Amino acid sequence: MLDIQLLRNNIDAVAARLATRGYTLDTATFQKLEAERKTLQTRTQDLQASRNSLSKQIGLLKGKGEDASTVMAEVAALKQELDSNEVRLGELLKEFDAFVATIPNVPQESVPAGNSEADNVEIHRWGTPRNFDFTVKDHVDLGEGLGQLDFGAAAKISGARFSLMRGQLARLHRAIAQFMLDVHTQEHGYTEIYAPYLVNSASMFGTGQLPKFEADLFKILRPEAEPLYLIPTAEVPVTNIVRDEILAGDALPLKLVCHTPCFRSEAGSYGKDTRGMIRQHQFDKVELVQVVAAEKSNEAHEQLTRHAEVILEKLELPYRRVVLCTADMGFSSAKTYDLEVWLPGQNAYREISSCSNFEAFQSRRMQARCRNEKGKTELVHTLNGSGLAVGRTLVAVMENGQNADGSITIPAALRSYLGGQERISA
RNA sequence: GGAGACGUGGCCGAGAGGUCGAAGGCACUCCCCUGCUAAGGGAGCAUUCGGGCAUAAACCUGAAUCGAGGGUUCGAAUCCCUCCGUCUCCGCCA
Repeated sequence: MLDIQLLRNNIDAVAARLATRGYTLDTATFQKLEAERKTLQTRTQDLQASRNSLSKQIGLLKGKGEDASTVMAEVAALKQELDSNEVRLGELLKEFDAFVATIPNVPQESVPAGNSEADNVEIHRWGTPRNFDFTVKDHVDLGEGLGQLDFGAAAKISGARFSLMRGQLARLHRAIAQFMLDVHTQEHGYTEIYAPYLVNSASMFGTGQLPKFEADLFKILRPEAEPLYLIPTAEVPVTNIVRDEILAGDALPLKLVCHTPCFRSEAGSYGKDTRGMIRQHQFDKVELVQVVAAEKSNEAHEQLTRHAEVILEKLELPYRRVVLCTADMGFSSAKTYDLEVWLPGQNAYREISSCSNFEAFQSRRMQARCRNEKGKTELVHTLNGSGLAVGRTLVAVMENGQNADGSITIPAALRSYLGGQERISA
């Protein structure tokens, strides 16, 4: 959510920057709502003040055993206008909130302007894609060839866009997650979190998935209780730890890491990445979350992105870092780096991590604050990034480590998690 | 799942229709006194938002908030309803 003061004072500047991400801010509607709010709110608060002081007088008079009927008649005269104003103000503020809640974050100045993902800008590359002296397979052919990846069984059990692994491949998948957690907790200073996979709508609102992106979520309806949502990323439960909290200044930065399955209904993605486990309804991810003081968030963003890159380097997976252009950024983000890993099976770099600085966009929704040196509250800044997507890392390990006979050489960094095993074979 | 109790500021805790945004205590901040490891006195100390106000801070002023949302009332922390959560006992369970 954007700062309402910013909208009131600089709406044209905000609109211009939002336009670079392809969002048209309806300034006319805003101005109209704002004008009505201002007069209505001032008037309503004046009436409330009158009512409060008159009611106090009634109390005083009655306390002294005197007649209060004149004052009560005065209050009654206010009542009708006050009631209708309160109702209208409530509706208006609701309308106002709904309007503001669907405005995306403002991109930072350093974000390149663009119209599509084609305008994302590469920052750097690491590693060199391997030259194969045989015809490469993608992870589907490799996994099914090993008899350890079974999309047919998953489709029977659940439907399309699910996967099932067996044996060594399932173990490798688990090892990858363990490895990531260990690196982030032991080398990068993160605290490991275990969190709920089902969350309430307030949490989804806090990180920005609701109200705009409900169609992308799996929702659990319960007849006698609030609906719950399956988390699309650990970002949601982990970031919401600080919702409605006022943190002591020395509690920051919070650096948290959490491994969870992620559930996405992927509405609108039909026809894209239908083959294999690139785009699934359920996948595992190790997520990095940082909660920092406002002035530290850009530094933290570089650091967090670097933490994700280290995983790829330890796994010897060639990748590149791109900064997303204005048009390709997520709703809540002020700046996003994507890490794209080289996939020989697709002969392309594919997204494996997305690291974003949300500035105060999420914390304003969540009312997540800290105390500054003066003891005043201020909104924290939140960041997160995949460190990394486990399923896609498995895909990358398989495709980059494949051998002519269909076996897969395991990166050295993972072998200790697999009892020293160096290769996966049928 | 059944029965009961409860939810008040950073923490503990009083408050049971009216002068309550809320006694008292702890913690914290500042000042004074005293002086040497501990104590005394005074003051301050919730959040969000509106207006003054054209920007930021400060200040003044108003509104809202006592788990959340509705209701009754001139007036609700207090009464009623729904929901959420916590605790105790029983049942069930990994």
